[in-house]
Amino acid sequence: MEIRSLDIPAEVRDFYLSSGIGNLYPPQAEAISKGLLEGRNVLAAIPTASGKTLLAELAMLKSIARGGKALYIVPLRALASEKFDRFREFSGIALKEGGVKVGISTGDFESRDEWLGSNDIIVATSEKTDSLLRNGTSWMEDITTIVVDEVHLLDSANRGPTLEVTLTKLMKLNPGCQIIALSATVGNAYEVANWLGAGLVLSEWRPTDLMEGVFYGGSINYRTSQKQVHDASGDDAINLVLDTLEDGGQCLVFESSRKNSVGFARRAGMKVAGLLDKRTRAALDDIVEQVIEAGESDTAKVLAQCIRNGTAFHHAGLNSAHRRLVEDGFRSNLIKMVASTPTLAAGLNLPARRVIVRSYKRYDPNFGMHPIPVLEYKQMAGRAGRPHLDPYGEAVLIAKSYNEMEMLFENYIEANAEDIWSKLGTENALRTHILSTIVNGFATSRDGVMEFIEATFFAHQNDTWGIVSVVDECLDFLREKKMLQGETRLTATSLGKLVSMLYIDPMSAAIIIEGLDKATHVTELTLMHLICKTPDMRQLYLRAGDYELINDLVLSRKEEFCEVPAPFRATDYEWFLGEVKTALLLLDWINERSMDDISKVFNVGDGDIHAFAELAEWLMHSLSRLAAITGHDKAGMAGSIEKRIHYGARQELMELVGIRGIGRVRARKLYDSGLHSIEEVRKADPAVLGGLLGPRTAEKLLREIGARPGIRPGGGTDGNPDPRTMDSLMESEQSTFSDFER
DNA sequence: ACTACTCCCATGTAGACAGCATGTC
DNA sequence: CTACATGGGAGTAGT
Repeated sequence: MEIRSLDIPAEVRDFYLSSGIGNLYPPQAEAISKGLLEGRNVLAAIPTASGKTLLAELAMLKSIARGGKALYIVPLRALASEKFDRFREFSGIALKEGGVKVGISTGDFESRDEWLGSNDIIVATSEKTDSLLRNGTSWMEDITTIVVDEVHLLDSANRGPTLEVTLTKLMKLNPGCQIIALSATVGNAYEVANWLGAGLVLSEWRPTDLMEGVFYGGSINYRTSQKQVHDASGDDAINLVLDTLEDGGQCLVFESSRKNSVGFARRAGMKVAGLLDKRTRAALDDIVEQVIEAGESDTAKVLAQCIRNGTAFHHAGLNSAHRRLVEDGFRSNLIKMVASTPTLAAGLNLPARRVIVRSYKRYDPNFGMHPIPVLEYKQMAGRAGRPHLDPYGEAVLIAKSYNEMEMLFENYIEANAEDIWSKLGTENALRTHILSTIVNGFATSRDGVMEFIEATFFAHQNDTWGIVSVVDECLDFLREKKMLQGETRLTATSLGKLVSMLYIDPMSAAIIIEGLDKATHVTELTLMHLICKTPDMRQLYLRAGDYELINDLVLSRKEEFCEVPAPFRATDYEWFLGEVKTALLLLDWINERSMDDISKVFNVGDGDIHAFAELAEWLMHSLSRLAAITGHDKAGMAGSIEKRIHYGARQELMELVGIRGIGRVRARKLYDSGLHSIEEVRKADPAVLGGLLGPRTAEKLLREIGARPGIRPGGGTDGNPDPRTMDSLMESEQSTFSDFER
């Protein structure tokens, strides 16, 4: 089917023609025939890279041409910005004055454009969409097209219920709205399509061929053929990597743990290095430099070493700069192999000639090592083959025996992806969504709640009589915690409204309020531990040797905790110690312990530290608001800790850290040289600032606070610098030198 | 006496969304 | 209730 023949505005047609897209892929054509351009709902369950985005784009643009507005829901922030960047290319399409406008809304980023609702396309995560709905965003009712990306995430225990409830609310709010759902191929796609009232496009078609095989006995075995792999290293997986490189391709290796991904990248690097040409090596050295600049932790050093050899690892412990460097380095074909945890399995567009699944098992605390779902394998395998660049893609599993090979063929390569199941039916999921449903007036009674649930995917798959009792338990809980009131007619209290708005689990709110009630001797530790107790916080686990250390601390500061469980309840007590350990990490963060130290002591990556801080900031904000509304006097204290978590610094730096471009490290340098306030910095000798922070940063700093950047090239100073300033100047010089040595 | 290698056992285990108001090294 | 890859330390054979 040709773009020319489609019933779309000429501007849209020309946009695609001029970007070189003239024909539709078969699944896209099928979606058109199911009424995509006539406003019908469509569920496209097709592989990655088979053109899902184009489907969505056509429908959105057509709708916008008629004066509509589109909402594009994604599961990941990274995906949101990827789509946002893509849709911004529409600004040249003259469907209306000024072109098509795009906005983005995620928890950490909201587009500057006057107001989100003035955009034609809004990209948002599912949780942000839910949050926007909870806060009664007015333009939600103007939405005419909704795109749901990765709709199979309905199956996720954590996040599926949110997506499900959000979609249900949107459908109730906008009955006439067109829904385009995009999904991986799953067993029961028809069931989801049915729920959405959508036409189903089900296809395995890919623009690039995919060969799936199992490596065993020195060769890759496909069902009908075999490919010998030269044993150049003594390690099966490394041989597969080298084989791909010699063939001119790149490799993506999926590992089951961070440690394994780092280890494999390192080992493979020793062999890969020999295959690099001079130009590539030079370009890689450039990336290495940036890696070292972006963090001096041990992981940074190891990553730098790997990249020098043309390999890299990728997991959530990396900081965002490192992640981006790895992704970009791989995309530009400089990094030849990336060993990754499932971070890269779904979401980001990062294809490779060959995908190696080094382990199809993953640890689960309940089940030991457990085989991953077929759906997940298919997502990893689907990364193989770059459209238009590779002749084909290959996905390879590794077997240690003939039987295992047979098993892998049967259970993965030839298997169909699992069915997806709603996870809404648990008290955990219902508690929070029932509250928001009532807060927003989607339901005003117990019957109303049940009626709402009848419209969800859960009810589409199950009889709902089974969860009536669960609903009642939730309602009792919410009433008992004073978030709801009334018997037949249910209304939210101001507390309930606040909890829904803050987007925290009502259970978290209950724990925080109870803790505030009980606490007698309130310190930073008290509040920090309190937020670490909530189910919304992520926990650190106790490692061997932690017990004693943390137990000692608990005993010596017992009165600062709102409650210490009895040590003889071993599991409870260990869980409690885990919470305390998490609180200690956060305390180290706000007391300016170096990232490197925190990394080592708590055995976490830079990326984790930021993730913990981000969560804690949100929960501390919530604590502050909850304290205020329940009449506790700790709201102010929580508020200032919240700010300290944001910057990772002590109270005394709060003024300096407010300057753009100055964070915890630079502010500390300034403070320790006697510059305690913006005013003092403004009056300081520019040359001294230059010595402290480097001339360029100093100049930026002075511009930022509205002072004249008057640093002289020679670095001469007026008068005698205070000796303390001199010391720290020397120190900073030294650290600069040692940075260079490495 | 020192080194290279093997074996055994302790150890630790993926990812990532949300508030609010603007910008880390 | 369920596993397994990794790496460090101890022990051993070789020079």
